[in-house]
Amino acid sequence: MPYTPSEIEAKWQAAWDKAETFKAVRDTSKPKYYVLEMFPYPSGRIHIGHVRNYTMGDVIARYKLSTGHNVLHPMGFDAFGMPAENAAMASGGHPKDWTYNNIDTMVEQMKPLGLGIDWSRMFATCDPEYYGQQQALFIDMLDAGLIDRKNATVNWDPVDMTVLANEQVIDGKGWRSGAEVERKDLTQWFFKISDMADDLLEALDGLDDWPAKVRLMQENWIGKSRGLQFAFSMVENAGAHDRVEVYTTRPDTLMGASFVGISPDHPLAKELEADNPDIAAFCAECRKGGTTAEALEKAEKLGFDTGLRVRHPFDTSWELPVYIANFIMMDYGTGAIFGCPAHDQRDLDFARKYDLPVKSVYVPAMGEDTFITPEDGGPAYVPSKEAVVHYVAGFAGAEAQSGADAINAAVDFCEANGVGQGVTKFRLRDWGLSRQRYWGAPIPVVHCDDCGVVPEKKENLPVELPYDVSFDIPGNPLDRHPTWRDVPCPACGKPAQRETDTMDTFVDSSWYFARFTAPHASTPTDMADAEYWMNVDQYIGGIEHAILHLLYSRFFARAMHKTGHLPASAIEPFDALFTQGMVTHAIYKTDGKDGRPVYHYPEEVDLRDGSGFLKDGTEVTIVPSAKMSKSKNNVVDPVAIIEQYGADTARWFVLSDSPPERDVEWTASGAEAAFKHLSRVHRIATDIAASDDAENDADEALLRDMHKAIQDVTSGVESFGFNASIAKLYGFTAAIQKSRAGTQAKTMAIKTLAQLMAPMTPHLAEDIWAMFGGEGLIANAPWPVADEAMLVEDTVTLPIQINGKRRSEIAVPKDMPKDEVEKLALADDAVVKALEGGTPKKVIVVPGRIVNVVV
RNA sequence: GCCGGUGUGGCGGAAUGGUAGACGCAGGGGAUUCAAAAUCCCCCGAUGGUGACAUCGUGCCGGUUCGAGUCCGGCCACCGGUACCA
Repeated sequence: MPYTPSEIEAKWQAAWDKAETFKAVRDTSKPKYYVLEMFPYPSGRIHIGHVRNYTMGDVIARYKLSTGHNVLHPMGFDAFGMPAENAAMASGGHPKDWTYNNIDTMVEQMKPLGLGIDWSRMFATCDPEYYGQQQALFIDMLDAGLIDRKNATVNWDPVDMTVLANEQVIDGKGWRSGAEVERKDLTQWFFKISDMADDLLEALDGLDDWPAKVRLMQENWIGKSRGLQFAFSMVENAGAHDRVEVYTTRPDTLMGASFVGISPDHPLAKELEADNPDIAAFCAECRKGGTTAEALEKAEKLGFDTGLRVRHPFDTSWELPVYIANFIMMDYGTGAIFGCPAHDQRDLDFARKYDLPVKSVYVPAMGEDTFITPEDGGPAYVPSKEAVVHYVAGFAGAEAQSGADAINAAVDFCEANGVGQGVTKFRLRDWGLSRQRYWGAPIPVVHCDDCGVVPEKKENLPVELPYDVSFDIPGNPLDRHPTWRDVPCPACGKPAQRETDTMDTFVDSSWYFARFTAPHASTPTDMADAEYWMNVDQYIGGIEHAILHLLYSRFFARAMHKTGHLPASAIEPFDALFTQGMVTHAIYKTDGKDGRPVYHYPEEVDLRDGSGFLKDGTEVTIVPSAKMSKSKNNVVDPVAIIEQYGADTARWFVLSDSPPERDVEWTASGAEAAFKHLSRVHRIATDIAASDDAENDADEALLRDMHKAIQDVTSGVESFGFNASIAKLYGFTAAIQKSRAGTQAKTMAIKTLAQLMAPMTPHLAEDIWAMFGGEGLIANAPWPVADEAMLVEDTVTLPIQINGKRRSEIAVPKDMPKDEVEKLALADDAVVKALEGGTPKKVIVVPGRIVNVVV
């Protein structure tokens, strides 16, 4: 009987559906387990990266089911966002139709993968039932004082008269108009996430099952710092300004101050701008270009001497110039700094450009021959804060001290002398959620001339998006939709206007995990369900979400607790986090006539000896391992793989080879190899089923291999070492195939193999299980347990090193005492030869591991 | 720019500070076959040597250690994020 995945897979998927194997129902008699993969954006078709991500989650879900857990493994769609509007602009359709069509297609493509998902819980964030509950949350959060309205800077396209996303700004220009982008202030809604900065930071310590790198990135993002806030008094006032308030994390370098810099958006700059056209021109120049930190930081450092002078706080005769500088951001600190060129490379570059003084505050504690001071043309001296340095221009603390100690001493000194206060600041800014776009959840408020901003009444939710909109003009169609926009004020009934901004799609994805616990509830969550199912025991997703999505979700869980939608135990919603890598594929390109590259699909390229050729013989340039991207024609469609080899092959392949946290390169030969292996397993099972061999002396060895495999595969699955588990399964398969054990032992081995493979290749596993009359579905069968007694080895082979290099080996009983091992090792031929009759300087015996003889 | 990560054969990768290259792919050789497909077995880091074996080898430079792919310091390259891509 050959291996025919198409038949096997349809059969067992029907069996799981019928038995409702993956339907999640509250059941307090079992421990619950909530496993969640970050839900997909409905881009159109599933992508091999989706297959990898959801297969990983499915392995966990199925494994937990077989270890006696009540498993929740849901799926949904993160369905609002720009691509739907872009598609509507490009091809004239409607974002809603485009999105729901894509969802239908993707569900249809996902189902054949045989994922153990409770599909009855599926929703899309663009469902009015979902975003209506999100609007209810918004209103509750507004009532609870968690939301604010204030100005924020956006990218403004002066030709299209529209706000642009950062992605739509290319080299400082609007992606459609090509016009130079300007920065513009708009009144926007904000979640007051910065109020929770300290808690979000402190609580990172408790997230033991999160990757350390993600915790570190969040810590740096929140950016808690202690510094000094103080004022430079101005030599001559500028309008109402008699001082410039600055914040510094390095008050110990105050004696190295060389200039004061203010942001072009600083109130003082704005005042100067009003009556100085040169300053106005400079500030206008600074406001060109996008708003991203990257664009701001990478831009050429520009400064403008305002002519204003301020006094140094320690010496009123010491005057410093005040510059407006484009690299100073208004939203961090006070929007003003003092520059210390000797100890900051950016300030040093600035000082050299504008011919400002450079003065070292500290030098290396030990004289370094190669040290060149910044005064003498060396680079800025920026040692770590922990390093002890020698202060040549210090004013507080010891002469030799670490930066950290010096900062504390400087803050204390300044406070005692009336120069400013020690202040703790955070880099984290409030979360601006307003978007000037159609395809998002409407912000449920109404603007009334008399009452001001009035939240919509909850009974009027959802505030549903109107369908009759068009995208032929740039901008937000809600702005020009009178019947939707013009509504009576919910408070006084007078004519008023709806807010036409919609919510950032990050809002949608910041609580979907909670909604999955009760997807059809008439409130955002159902407390009983939330209490039972939360937290997510294992969350799986891309490292690209390490900061924003995960931080916003942590904030939202806290906000939902404060507004009564989640229990206190769920304020950290993800107990364990795993960040998986991408699936990549080589790009094949040739040079087109206009000099632009032309990209070719993998199917069009013949690979020979590491080079690739088109059908007409043209050689293509191969760019290895690039992120799959539609525009590069290197997207591998999993549907074709499933049709050709079956879902189990696709699942097996995406789990093998690469560790899950790393990117995996898709190769056609890899998929074929996976298929061959699964065919082999099927054939071995068929052969065993047809055999009738008596018990014999090979049985024990096979059973030992079996218990070793149980142990290794289990530990691989538990630690996300799926590739390691698969390597062991290859080994165990080969052991079964080569063994001459009797049918009974082999049956036990193959049934165990099927169980160990079941989380990865569930259809094949069910088939083998049924072949041998296994009870019920393998999906529900209890996970095999390794017998410790069968794992013990009697003798071990120890490598012998001479001076750290492997020269020989000896076999010794497992428990042999160290001194006897040493005696045996010294008697070894290679050791005797190396010693040449002398005695070793040292012998290191690591029991069960290694012997090292130092001669 | 800043923050975080990664770097090991022809390729994907394995290796609690303890035999570098498990397992898989590609390649080479063989068995089976009239022949092929399928399947099975063996070899497979580099250099030198018939061989036993020797030397070198985990991005680069340096350090700690009896012993470093692994730990520390400094570089280089690539990847992710950088608050309106999702």
